[in-house]
Amino acid sequence: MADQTSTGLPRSIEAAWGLGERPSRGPKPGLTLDRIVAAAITVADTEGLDALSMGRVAKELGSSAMSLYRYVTAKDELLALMVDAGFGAPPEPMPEDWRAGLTCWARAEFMALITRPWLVQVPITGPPVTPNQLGWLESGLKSLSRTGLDAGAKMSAILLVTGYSRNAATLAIQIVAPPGEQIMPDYAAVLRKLIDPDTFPELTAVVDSGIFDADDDHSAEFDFGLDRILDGVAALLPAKGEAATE
Amino acid sequence: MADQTSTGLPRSIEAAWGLGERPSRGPKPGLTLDRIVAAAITVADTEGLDALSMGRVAKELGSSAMSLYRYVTAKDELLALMVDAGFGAPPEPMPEDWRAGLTCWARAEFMALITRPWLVQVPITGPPVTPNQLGWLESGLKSLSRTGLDAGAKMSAILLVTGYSRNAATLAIQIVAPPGEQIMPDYAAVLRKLIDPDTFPELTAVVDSGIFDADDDHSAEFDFGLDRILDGVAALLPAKGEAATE
DNA sequence: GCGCTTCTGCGTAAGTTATACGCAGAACTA
DNA sequence: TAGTTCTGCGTATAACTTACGCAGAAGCGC
Repeated sequence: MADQTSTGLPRSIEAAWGLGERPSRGPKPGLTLDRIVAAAITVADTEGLDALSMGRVAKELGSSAMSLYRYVTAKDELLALMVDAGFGAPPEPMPEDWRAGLTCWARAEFMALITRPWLVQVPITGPPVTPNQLGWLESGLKSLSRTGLDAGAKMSAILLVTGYSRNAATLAIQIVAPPGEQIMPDYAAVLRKLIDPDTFPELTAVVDSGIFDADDDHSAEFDFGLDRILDGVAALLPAKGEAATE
Repeated sequence: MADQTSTGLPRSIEAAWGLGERPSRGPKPGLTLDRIVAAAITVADTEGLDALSMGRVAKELGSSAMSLYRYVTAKDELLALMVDAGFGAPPEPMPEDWRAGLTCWARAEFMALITRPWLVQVPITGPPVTPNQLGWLESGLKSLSRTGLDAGAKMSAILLVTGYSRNAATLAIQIVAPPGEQIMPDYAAVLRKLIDPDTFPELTAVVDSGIFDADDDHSAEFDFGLDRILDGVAALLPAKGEAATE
């Protein structure tokens, strides 16, 4: 009886969809969800996610912590909205060719995550339900629309790619600049001290190859894995050559 | 001068590698790192990661919170050790064929993550440095040892697969049984209420296809994506037919 | 125009947390 | 046996989320 309105989602999420019929009875709200989320993002951008507390956000707005709870029922909700706004609108328009489109899409996600490292730190609490999150999903599916894949395959492919971007970004962030504290100065040196070449022969060979020392281009590294995934997807397609026709 | 010993890593991590020379002067420790980690895992398994506090772990051991800080300098360290122990030893032996081996490896990781949902909730704070973590890495690399790939390609491939397992597990956990609270009862219904078919045509089509309703086999879903990735890796290999020999 | 209702901002406070500090006493060394 | 070096742990602090409830604003019905 409490949530007759609609989706069963928290009110703030519905508000993000524009579903909130604003009550016309009481005093006008002095804040806005948008302003709160923007302030929270500012804090996270400049001081990191650990520094983000309700009080800190409120101070940013010149308000008090408890005021925020008129707009958001819990901190988790604020985080969800921050993630949605932090990603921003999905990249559009994109190349027609499915492969070029997905590449563009994946790179955009990777860049978004690198730009705001706290995005990957926010614990995922459920399937995507916010506008931009679903917008990105839609945008990715669009690239595959002419491939002839069925719905399940499309979703799997998209999940594959988005998961890869997330993972690559997480790694890139951690090795280059861990958000919390110190940068791992010489991962290769640490590994060399820890692992015994007899029990870790393969890993030793990788360390000796020097790829951990020479911190090479992240983009190249990223594209390599992405191309593997897309090769796999490509192998799925009916060999009609549809992808080539304008 | 503080950490002349070795790696610059926290002492508890070094202890996990067996590097800790136990001092023979004072009273015998009443606890063990292993016991602490085991108790923490018990708490996480039964009550979830949110319920895991230093005090809660101490109560499990009949000890006090501050005692734990003789073994672990911060909660983060305990979490890192929990993850390492939670994964357990890597799956071995594995099939010789690289593809069968990696499939087995990826499934094992997926299962480990599904079995202990809190594993994916622990925030990643850096590159892997604990014994089992690196053991899994070694184990994965081993599958690729006869493929002729260079070190960088091997690492990329492994990162690809492990990232995929992580991602698939995260999704599976969230949709089937979110660790925090409520199960998303009908994701498809929620989406139908939120999205407008005109602005989300692709997503609408996917929802209408019913794949969100029929919560199908996770294993099949998992294997699909994995095969895509391995197809991509396979396309990299020199066409010697080495993979087919024995 | 008047009171009632409904809402907002926000102060207060409660309940949890991680963890710094330091002491009493145990166990080993000489 | 004296001294040293540890351990367990009590106390205390600082930070955090958030329940509760009040004072007052803004609109509604009459």
